Amino acid sequence: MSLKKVATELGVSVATVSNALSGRGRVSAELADRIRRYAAKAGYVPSQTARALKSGRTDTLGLVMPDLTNPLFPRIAQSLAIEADRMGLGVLIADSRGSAEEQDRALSRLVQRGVDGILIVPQRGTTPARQSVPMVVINAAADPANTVSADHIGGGRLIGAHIAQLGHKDVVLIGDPLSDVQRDRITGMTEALAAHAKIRTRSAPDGLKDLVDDIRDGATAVLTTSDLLALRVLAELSRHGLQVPGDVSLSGIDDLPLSQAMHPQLTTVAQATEDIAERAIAIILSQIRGEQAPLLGQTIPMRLVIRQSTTSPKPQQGSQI
Amino acid sequence: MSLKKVATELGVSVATVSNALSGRGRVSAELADRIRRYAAKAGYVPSQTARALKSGRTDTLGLVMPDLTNPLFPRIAQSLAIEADRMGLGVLIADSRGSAEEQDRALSRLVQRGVDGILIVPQRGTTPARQSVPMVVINAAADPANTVSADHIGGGRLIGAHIAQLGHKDVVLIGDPLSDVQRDRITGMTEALAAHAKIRTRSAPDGLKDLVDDIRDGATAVLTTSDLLALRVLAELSRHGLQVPGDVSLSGIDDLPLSQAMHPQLTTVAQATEDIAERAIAIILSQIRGEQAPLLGQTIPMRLVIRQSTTSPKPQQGSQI
DNA sequence: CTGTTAGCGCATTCAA
DNA sequence: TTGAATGCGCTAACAG
Repeated sequence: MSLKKVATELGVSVATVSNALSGRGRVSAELADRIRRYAAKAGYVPSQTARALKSGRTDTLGLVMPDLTNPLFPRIAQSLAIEADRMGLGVLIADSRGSAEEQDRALSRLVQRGVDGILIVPQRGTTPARQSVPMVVINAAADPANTVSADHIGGGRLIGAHIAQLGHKDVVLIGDPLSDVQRDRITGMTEALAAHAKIRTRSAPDGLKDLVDDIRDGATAVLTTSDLLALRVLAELSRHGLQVPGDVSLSGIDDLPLSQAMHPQLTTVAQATEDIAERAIAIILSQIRGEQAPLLGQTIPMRLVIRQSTTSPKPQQGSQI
Repeated sequence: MSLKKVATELGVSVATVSNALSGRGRVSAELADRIRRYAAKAGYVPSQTARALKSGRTDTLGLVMPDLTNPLFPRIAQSLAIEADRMGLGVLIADSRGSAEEQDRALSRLVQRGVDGILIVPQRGTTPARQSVPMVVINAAADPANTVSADHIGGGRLIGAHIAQLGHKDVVLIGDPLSDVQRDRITGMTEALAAHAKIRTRSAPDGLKDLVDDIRDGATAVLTTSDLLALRVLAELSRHGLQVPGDVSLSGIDDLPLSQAMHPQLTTVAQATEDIAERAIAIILSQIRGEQAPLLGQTIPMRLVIRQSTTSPKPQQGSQI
């Protein structure tokens, strides 16, 4: 059903139909009404394609993610898709499959498809190639290209402060230092704990095997940079007969579904993906409209979720009294 | 950079440029070559939008998922996105947010955006409204609308047979009976075990609390319909001091990352999402081209992944000898 | 208030 | 072998 068909069948001109339906041109109230009713009845749907050709905009955003398989990304994707939809935008996805080259290829494919802007969660340690359309980078403050993200440093501080407050004096931090996100989290933890505890930092996944020694050597808590890693740590500890939180406290970050399914339920930190999505879409929309400067480096607070895997350390054997 | 600009700057007609670049029309070899080189240098990119308007096709598929947050869907989405890309198609996503109404709304939004076809993983127990474009339903054999899916019944059989072979005689099956997928999995398990063991079926999540009683009553294995549920079961068992696999064997389905991270590593069943994606895209492409009948109900085999959570049952106290 | 026209970028027919 | 003209569906500028 095209505009023209509606026009001829109604005996009026296409322009009048267009005006009546868009409400922009001046059309007499009765005629406009008649047209609207007829169009609705006939099931007229404007062609986005034609509109896009005319306007130069497709009302579509591209979303590039490093690996749709990563357990955190679904939530971001979902929030982004919902918010984009609320703003009348479509979302075209692209998986950058673990390589920087594929990431750049994905970007240019999206541009060729005519997206109005691109949302990207970059590969670890890469800087995506600039494109001819506005781009919003969702990553971490440690990335100079970052546009908006959760406050991973603040999240690290939250969990660090929680552990400090519980009275732990010897703590292991474990995460992947190649990831901006995980590095920020470690940074925050370190800041919050520095004045209160001895800190040992281990790299995942290699450092996993050293954990048990660290604990035998006096560490009373293990803070990880992700829930999945925490589950892996828990496995390692159980294998050596160590109890959580009895012998060691343990924490994750992300608040994935598994953090509630495991035993003990995991103390973790959640990010407000809805807020991040909302902000990201707002920023890219204003860039598309050329309204305002990029507004770099925005950061959304995280939220501490205390469950059962963290407690105060057992009193030391040789302690006071 | 439009076709026309290339044409004028080169002093030839648009048609000639079009022909040279597409290779379809007859253009002299030298001229064609000159045009191709110039276009490449000038960074000419054909407008997908204009092409779509002309051809009536957008080379874009819509993908509707019930909840992007479900831990299984990322893999399907990823496989679908990669395969679609390989076929030169874009993928527009839509989240149906847990409601059948939102699902239908998502469908019509995609149609309005001009997608050539729709891939849908339907909400539990719903039948998506027919649309004016071809649709491929990815669900389970129990859904009469199903087009292509993993062989969930077969997957259930695999795990059931594995447990039977280990010698278990009293087994608990637990899953959500509202989901076609989970129901099929239970069906398969039941088929494989019926001749060998007493079967107790529990509904998740309510039945979780009955598991410990079942085990005290003699059950030696718990088969779940998903890895996440298995993790939850493991938590419940640990809480009551039951060891896996020492006291009870446990299995999941899906082969999520967490199945390797947990302790003990989970015996599970994996689905070949790449194959499903490939098949789904092939089917929808042929439907779009009007080439052949829908080919309903195709099913892709699953694969048993034996890890550490399943072993033979401990010899019964009062057994033979 | 309503209609006519032109053009977005491309592919396709028909003419030259 | 190449070029001119047409139209996909829509909107905006202008004419009536």
